[in-house]
Amino acid sequence: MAKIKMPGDFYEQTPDGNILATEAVMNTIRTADMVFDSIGRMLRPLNVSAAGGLALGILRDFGSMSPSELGDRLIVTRATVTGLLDSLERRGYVHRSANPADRRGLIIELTPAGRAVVQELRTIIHRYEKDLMGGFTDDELRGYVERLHQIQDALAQEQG
Amino acid sequence: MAKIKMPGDFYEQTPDGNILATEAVMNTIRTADMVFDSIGRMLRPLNVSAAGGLALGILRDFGSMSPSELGDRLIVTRATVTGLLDSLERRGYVHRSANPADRRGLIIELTPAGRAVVQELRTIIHRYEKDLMGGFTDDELRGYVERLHQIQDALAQEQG
DNA sequence: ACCATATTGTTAGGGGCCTAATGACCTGGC
DNA sequence: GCCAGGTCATTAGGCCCCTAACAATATGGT
Repeated sequence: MAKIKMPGDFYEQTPDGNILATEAVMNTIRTADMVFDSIGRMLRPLNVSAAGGLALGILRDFGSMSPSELGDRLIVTRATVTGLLDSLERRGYVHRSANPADRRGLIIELTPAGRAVVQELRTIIHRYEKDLMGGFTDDELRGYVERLHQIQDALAQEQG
Repeated sequence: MAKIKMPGDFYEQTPDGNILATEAVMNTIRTADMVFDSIGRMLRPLNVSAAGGLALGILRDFGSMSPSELGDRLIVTRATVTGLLDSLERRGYVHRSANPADRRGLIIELTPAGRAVVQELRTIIHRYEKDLMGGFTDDELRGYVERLHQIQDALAQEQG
């Protein structure tokens, strides 16, 4: 995520502000940041970042693809993918090769080591997710996810 | 936030995973990221980043303080504050001076330009927040914020 | 007084994200 | 066939965040 830590005590409201809206926005970012950091700590022993793990997972599920397509799936620019691949390739989790069908392009493949990391990582993440959300009923989770979708829709609308 | 863009189609579940929990975690991060980016775009004309704006707001509301205290309020390390201040000082929004009471320390002050930016910024942000959350009733917002707090509590517990 | 211990801000190094610019390469329309 | 206008991946430069290590300075206990 484009990151920032949202402080607990936010700054004073302007008279026309809506406290509830402000709190919703602020806590949305703050919560996500905490979750993200926590996942990062959890993945540390595996020698992958959250971003790297996500990329490896996509490569496992969808097969080899170009950096461009990977960027589309990660919702990230091609420039970011270049850096991410540099890092993953250095760790031996991924391999860049030429695309015979298009001399501009590359094909990114998971190495056996990369494939192994995805397995470990998923086990860890899924247990983490279950633990974190364990205090909610399915209905509560469904309601929560729906709110998030509504916010995403509002965002997509006011400026795609 | 430590950021990553969560892709819409997440990777395949492991058999023992809980789809709802995974979706909740994934959408939490994804939504926050979208919101954060959207705020960043909105603040661009003001020549401040979201992090910078937050820092300026804190300085306005709590008065001059040390980089350490600012870091505590922003929930960020001192090292991060150093960089943030470099950036804000370059823009003329903030001023570093020596702390007469402690020769190790500094005191960070808002400049008049910095103070002006805070005003504009808040007007923009509060309107944005109202617009974004305009589709929800107060009760819905309260429920949503409560969920977020519950997740934060769960996070704080399992590893402060 | 004196010294171990803690704190302050900075630097160095590692990621992740973005925009803008670049050269190599496709493609479609003429 | 040719060339304008896309697209591919990369680099350069910016911002934000983190950990680790540093010198300078405080502080508290003996």
